[in-house]
Amino acid sequence: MPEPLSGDLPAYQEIADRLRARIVGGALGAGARLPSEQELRTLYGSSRETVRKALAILKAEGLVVSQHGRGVFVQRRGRVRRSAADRYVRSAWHAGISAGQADLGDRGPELRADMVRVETLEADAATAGRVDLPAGSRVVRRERRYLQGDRPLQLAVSFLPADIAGGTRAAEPDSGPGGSWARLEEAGWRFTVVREEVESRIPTFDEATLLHMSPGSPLLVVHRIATGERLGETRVLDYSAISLPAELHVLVYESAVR
Amino acid sequence: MPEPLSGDLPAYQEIADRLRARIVGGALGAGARLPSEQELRTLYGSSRETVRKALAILKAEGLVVSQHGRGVFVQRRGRVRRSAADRYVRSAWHAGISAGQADLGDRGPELRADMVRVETLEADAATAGRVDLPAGSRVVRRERRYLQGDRPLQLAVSFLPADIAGGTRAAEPDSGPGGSWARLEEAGWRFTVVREEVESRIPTFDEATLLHMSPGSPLLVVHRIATGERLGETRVLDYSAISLPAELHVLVYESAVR
DNA sequence: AAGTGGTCTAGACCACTCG
DNA sequence: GAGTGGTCTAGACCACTTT
Repeated sequence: MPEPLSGDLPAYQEIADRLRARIVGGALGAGARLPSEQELRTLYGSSRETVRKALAILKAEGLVVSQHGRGVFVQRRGRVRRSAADRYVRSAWHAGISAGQADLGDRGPELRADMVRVETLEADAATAGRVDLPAGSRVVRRERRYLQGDRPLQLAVSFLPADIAGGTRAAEPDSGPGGSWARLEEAGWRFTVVREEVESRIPTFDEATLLHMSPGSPLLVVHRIATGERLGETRVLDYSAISLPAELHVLVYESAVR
Repeated sequence: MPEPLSGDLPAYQEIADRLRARIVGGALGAGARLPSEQELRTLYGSSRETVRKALAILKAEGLVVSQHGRGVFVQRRGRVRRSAADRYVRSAWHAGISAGQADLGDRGPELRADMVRVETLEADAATAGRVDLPAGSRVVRRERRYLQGDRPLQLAVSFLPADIAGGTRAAEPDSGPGGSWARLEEAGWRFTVVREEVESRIPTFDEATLLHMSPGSPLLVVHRIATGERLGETRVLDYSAISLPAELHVLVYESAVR
């Protein structure tokens, strides 16, 4: 049963619109496989490149993702609200919930980390600047991926000054309950202010692979600089670069009017 | 002088990499025209579709934008830092700088608005919910575009409760020095808290056109809800949806650790 | 072996801009 | 009219997954 196109819009645009309607309308739910390119060709009477261009739009929107040799699949939809006000609550991470998860609320329990990798190295100039240290300073680098079920939710790379975190459990793969921030507070540091810098761009090949994203689908990147103090000394305690599939997140911030 | 490709990567990826290197290296500055598709074909010995696919990558990255019949042009680069802490300072907008510009600092003077459009209408359910009113409530809708030189920097659509803003200069195209927020404060309202919800997606056709973006290049969208009070009454005074080309902005927020 | 998506080619016609 | 990018076709070969 071929579906003729109206011709008011470019064919690839019309095909994308119709497929999108089937996805957001629920006819094609999360995990469902779209008709193959060959099937879409006969369905819409178009060439393969036209069909592929329609699919490219849906991929850029984050609605679908293709798997070589298997097909094109509908992605999970719906944005998770991540509120800074809920994230930086000392009592939460002292109760065993790390700062990276405290804002996830009820969804927290399903979240798990994998690919945890920790090392101590000399920071390049850009990274050292973020932690307010001279280039070449030693830092603890913590890298991990968070998944919800089998869907990757975020990548995070953190840098902590080695003179502060080195030798503590914050420099081990399992930083313990409440995460590395809880360990630093146990060592007498007190987190005071967190600055977050939000940008958006399309992912690198590696990021797209790790997050199960299409290459053209946008990413939210948060550069988080956490400052703390101990015995009158103020230091940057943590710089983290956090990468999130844009389709899955909304970041919430509150500011007082001064 | 053809430039042979190595073959380690897909041809379109290699071509994109080489063109990107010429742009970020400064050989092709902002406003410069790239070689035409025909010239790139002979330069790299590839077919037209391959060359176009390479250009599509650079478009999605926001590095270039194409103009039908004219060519492909390098976009202005560099992100503007927009800090919430600088934006919501009462003294700034009472000094004549509106909340939408107070964080732009020295760059403010060059900024100008165009396509200003103001109307009063009944809010749909979603918009009414944002301003904490029942569906169908009357609201003042302010729409405008901000440009820096000839480059559009942002789109903004604001909704203010008509029972508050109606009849004041906040409901006129030129809301006066300091913008509509200054007018509401003159009417006795005092802004207290601003919540911002940040998301990212690819633009609609209209958004891409108004912002001079490529269709696949990501957009940052800020939903801003400003709350205020007067005589003990607390109200949402302004809901704005602000659209920014991602390539041009980084949003900065600070949070206290509690 | 069959089916899927990924890459690439050669060619066509169209819409837009500029001299 | 010449040059540019936008759309579309038909066909080919490859890499990957599944049966």
